[in-house]
Amino acid sequence: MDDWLKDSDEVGPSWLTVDLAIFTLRDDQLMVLLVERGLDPFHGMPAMPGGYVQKNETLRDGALRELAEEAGIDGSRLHLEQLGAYADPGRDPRGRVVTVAYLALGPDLPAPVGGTDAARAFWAPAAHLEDGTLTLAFDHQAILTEALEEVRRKIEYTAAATAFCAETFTLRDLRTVYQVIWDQQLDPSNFRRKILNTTGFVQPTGDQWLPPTGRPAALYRRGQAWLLNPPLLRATTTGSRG
Amino acid sequence: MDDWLKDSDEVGPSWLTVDLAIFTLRDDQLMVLLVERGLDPFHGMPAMPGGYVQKNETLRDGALRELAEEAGIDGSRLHLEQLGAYADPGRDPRGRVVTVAYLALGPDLPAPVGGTDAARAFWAPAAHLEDGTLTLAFDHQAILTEALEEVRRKIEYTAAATAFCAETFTLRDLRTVYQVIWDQQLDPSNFRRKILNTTGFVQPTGDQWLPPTGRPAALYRRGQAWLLNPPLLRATTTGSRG
DNA sequence: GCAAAAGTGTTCACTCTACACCCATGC
DNA sequence: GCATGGGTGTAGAGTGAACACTTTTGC
Repeated sequence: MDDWLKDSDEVGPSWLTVDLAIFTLRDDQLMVLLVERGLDPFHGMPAMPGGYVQKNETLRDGALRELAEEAGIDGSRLHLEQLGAYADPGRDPRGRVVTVAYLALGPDLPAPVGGTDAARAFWAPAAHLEDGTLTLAFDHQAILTEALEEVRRKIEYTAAATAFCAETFTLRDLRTVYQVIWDQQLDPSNFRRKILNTTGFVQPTGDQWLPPTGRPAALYRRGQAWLLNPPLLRATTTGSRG
Repeated sequence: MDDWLKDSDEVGPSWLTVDLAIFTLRDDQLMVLLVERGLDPFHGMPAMPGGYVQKNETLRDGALRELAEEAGIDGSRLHLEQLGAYADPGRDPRGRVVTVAYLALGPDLPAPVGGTDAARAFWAPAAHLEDGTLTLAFDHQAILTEALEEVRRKIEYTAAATAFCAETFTLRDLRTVYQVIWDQQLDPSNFRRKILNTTGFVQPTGDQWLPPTGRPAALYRRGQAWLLNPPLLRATTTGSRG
């Protein structure tokens, strides 16, 4: 890290961007936010929201700013976490562009409204990332596919699923998050016990929610725990569990 | 990501480096590789091995090259994985330097020998990262502390522990890895069953290893599985498990 | 035989799953 | 009452921790 000044032929400057993998649940589907590119390269193609990091700005601050600018979303109430850096020499035709991908998870986020760049933003089903329906700019297809798998794994070991719920939520709401993301049904009674036996996962508010029909459901909010102990493992076809 | 050219006042170029968190087991201790800095800033202080990424080089290739240059280690046989990007504006007094940290795990690596920069390299006990014994350059203390916690978590959910073992190893060798990294004793018989019941974790070679005293032990090599299913959870004081 | 370490068996408690059952609400 | 969904109970299978026991080597 010492001598990058003396050998600028081989090293050279690079440009730093953040790109956002924003997931939410809408209509019982996992959705990802995309923007349509307005400039070359990849003009007109869908891409991850993102942009350059400014001087004197941390990566996280840059991600929060882009969240507001490109997606019209106030990031202060959603979960934001770094996924990784992507910097392959050929990934951007304009030169060495390093992008740091961030994962953002939020409750049923609004349809992006006009404003700055948000007019070009739209929600797409996350399933389309894996079935070949979508073709994205740069290496964004690969990044988002990794992000999607990370989400599926993350809700096993952490309380990340609560990030998809509103401030208060019923256990049914939380269960729906798991069912949609894992695409598998979960037994309501056993799910209930698992969650409540995992200390710090959720805490009861004391309030109730009245469904259109049926018994009222207790409301909860996120607990203080983030790492789940024990984790909430999804059923797998492979592996030694039934 | 479109318009970074037109607003160079606020954006500006950055410099891209990779830094390495290299862990190994030596004398039943988890050790981390450090180098003594030969230049300002932080002249004379210990730091992570690392350096700038060259043009037309992927991050991974840069990490492998620095592994050879700064640590004298052939990276082809050890586990290498990206940890994350660090780019806080103040982290390097010379300007915006983005570093991508890589985690490298290997079996009892040799003491670094003279060569290029490797003469300044040395192994330090990983425990010193957390007890205040060490003071490192830049934000390397924080990066390595995160890396250490990541190692402890990683061997729960993945077969990363095998990366600390040689090509072939006994179950005792593998158990020692867990015991050292988690700093807790594990029951040999139960450990044995857990490992062998986790399909694809290890596979028997058919050979044996003869200990100085005692019954010969079967030798194994890594299996094809990376994600463990079920995971191998360490005992925690908190949490709902006994 | 003795010591040491590998490897097996067994017990007991706890956890997980499936599913029956009861409870609280709107109509 | 009936339908609907929340919430509890329970039997049986499975898992995990503790530890006794057997096996294989060197001396």
